[in-house]
Amino acid sequence: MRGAVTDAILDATEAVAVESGLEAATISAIAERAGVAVGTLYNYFPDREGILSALFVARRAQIAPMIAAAAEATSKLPFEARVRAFIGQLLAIFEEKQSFVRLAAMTDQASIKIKPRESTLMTQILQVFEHIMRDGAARKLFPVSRVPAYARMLHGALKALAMWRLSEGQAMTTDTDLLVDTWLHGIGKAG
Amino acid sequence: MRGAVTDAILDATEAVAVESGLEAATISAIAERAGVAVGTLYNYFPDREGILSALFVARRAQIAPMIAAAAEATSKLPFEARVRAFIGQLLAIFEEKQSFVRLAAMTDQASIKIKPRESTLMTQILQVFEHIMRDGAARKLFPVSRVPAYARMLHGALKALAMWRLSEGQAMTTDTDLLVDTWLHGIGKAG
Amino acid sequence: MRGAVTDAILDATEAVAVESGLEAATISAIAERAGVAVGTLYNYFPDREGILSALFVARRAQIAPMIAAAAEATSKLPFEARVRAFIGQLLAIFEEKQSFVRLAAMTDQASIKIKPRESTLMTQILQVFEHIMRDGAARKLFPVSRVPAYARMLHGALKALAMWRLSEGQAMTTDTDLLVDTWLHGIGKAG
Amino acid sequence: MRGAVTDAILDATEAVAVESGLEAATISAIAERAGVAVGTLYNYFPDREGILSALFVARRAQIAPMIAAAAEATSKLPFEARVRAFIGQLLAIFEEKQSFVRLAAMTDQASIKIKPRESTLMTQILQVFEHIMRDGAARKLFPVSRVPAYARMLHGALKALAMWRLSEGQAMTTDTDLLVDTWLHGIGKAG
DNA sequence: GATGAATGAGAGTTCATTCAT
DNA sequence: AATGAATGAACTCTCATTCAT
Repeated sequence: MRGAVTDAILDATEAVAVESGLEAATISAIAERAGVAVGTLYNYFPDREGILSALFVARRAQIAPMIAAAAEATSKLPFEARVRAFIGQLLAIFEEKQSFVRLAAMTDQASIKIKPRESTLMTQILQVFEHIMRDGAARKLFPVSRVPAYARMLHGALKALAMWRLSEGQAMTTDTDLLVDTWLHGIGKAG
Repeated sequence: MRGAVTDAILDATEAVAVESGLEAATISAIAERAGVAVGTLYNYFPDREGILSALFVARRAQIAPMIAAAAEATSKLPFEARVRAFIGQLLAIFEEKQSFVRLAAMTDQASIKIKPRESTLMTQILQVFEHIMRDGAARKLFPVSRVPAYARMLHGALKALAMWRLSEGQAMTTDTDLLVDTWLHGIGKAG
Repeated sequence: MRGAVTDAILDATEAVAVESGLEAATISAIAERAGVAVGTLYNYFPDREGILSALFVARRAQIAPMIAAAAEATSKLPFEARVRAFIGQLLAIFEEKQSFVRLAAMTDQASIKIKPRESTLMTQILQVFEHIMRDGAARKLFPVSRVPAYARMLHGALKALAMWRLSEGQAMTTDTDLLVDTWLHGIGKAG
Repeated sequence: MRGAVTDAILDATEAVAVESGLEAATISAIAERAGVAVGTLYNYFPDREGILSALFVARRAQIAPMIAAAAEATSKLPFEARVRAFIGQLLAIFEEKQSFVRLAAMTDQASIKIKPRESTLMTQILQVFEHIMRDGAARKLFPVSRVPAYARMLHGALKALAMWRLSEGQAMTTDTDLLVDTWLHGIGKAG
């Protein structure tokens, strides 16, 4: 099966990159880790760039539907419950897919080489936040002009919190209420 | 004057790195951009590593005191005014030092090779936030256990907002109240 | 066969070094002479140092046993016959392995960078001479105190003679008796 | 005085080369040791090559007359006394000019780059030996055909002995009789 | 003349990519 | 398809040489 080798290559790439950084994911390091020959990589991917972007595409293909499903599943809730539910599910997804999340965050604002900005995991999440915020504006909770800034701020806070927990090896789902309460009601009001 | 060439080299390094990523800041790219020969770089710095870290050290030496001054200048204010004043000054500093801020953010969660975590610009800011949050906890505004998470969330929100404005070429000082009000009182309460 | 390329590289290194000196044996000169690309050298050796020392190790691995065998084969002879037989075989070995002998002599008293003194061809020969001389002293032919000086003098005379013949493109085995007779009985007594 | 700077440069070159090898005698190392600027070297010598060969020429200009004088002073003696006297004086010269002798020996059979073979210190000595040997042949002590080989053998023995003593930090004039007696009468006959 | 910063050719090394097997 | 040795462009760094001051 073709997919098996492809997967082995992408898994190897991810493993090396998470362990030692993207630059350490050389062709031969990937091949060795994947247990195949260097030349084999080129039977499945056009070049190194192609492997890296395929990795991001593949992982996104796994995670994006999960995020989309979380967005969809919570879309009918009232605003506050929606934010809370979506973030809760998001953190659960992050916890499940730790190593790619770590890689995505590492890569996020680094050089633009890797990915067109649009198809990033973090960008997708940002878009859901913008969607949710537009809903909040539609409900007159705040002016529509604040939507982009609100989305980015919440996104940034979430990311910072998640990366911190990740680097400490701690769970992050328990932070949901703290984050959401702060966001909705300000500090000092969390349950 | 000796500093002139040193500055030209560091400026060139910064420019190339901001434009095309740190990896693109090769010795020859830096030399070309700085308008000097390759060998000249080695009259001023021991090696490429030395150029990069000198860049970070030099910029931090410029910006760190500004941040420290902002932290100091606002330290006697009541909590809310303090947060607002510090963030306002921080955004003004960010605006003034745009290109290095961009670089610092790019580098921030990239592989650890570049810098010891402690001496990062973003780390310094995070520490000020933790300090401020400890003050908030001391004033019984929230439990002390929330200090680290609060500091990280505010830091993340600020960074996301600032990087967004930066990438859009927009001013960011005007976001101060939006950010602070949201932070203190939750969304929908901003002036 | 893997050895083929390795050999080509070492042969090329030796050829360049003998022709133009060790410093002229640059990576690219070696590669060109060997008819391979620069990168290929690094598939077989860790670095330039590694090539050079592999050359010396490889050649010594060829020649050292020959010398040891000559030493052994002649060890039971009476002193004079022993000296004569050993030097005769040594000169035959020198003739067979001309280009490396030339290189070994060139390197011999050059800066110490190249090789640990002990594992040198010339050092090995010197040690055999010291051994033989100790035997001479044991037979009361001369005081034991003269052993080191005698060994060095004979070694120096042999080397000078051999290098001269080598540079003239002449045979050197025919010099055996001249050298040995002079050594044993002084000038004017040779057969 | 022009000669003062020239001398300082050559002395510096010699000192560095003896201490750390010829390759370590870089332009800047020489300049620093000589206490002058890099550019100054080029006011006195055309290039690095020029400094090195000037060093050899200068030292030879010092030592060659001493050797010539020794050759001349001993030229009227009978053969055996002549050899003994010349070698005795030669070793005294070697002792006096240790550092250059060390350098000359290091350079002797290394790459040909440095010097035309003819103007070498060792070559000059060899020529004196050939001269002396021709005298011995003229006196019917041995056939004239042996002159070149005898000269080289004696030269090699002398050099090996001298370099050994040099590297051990021992005096070498005391070896005169050992060397000469061995040479004239064979081993085991020395006083 | 003396200075030493600037220069750039050239050295060693890495690694993505190719291709004969 | 799979292999992995061969390739050479690109990178970092050194150092002899130049030249404005």
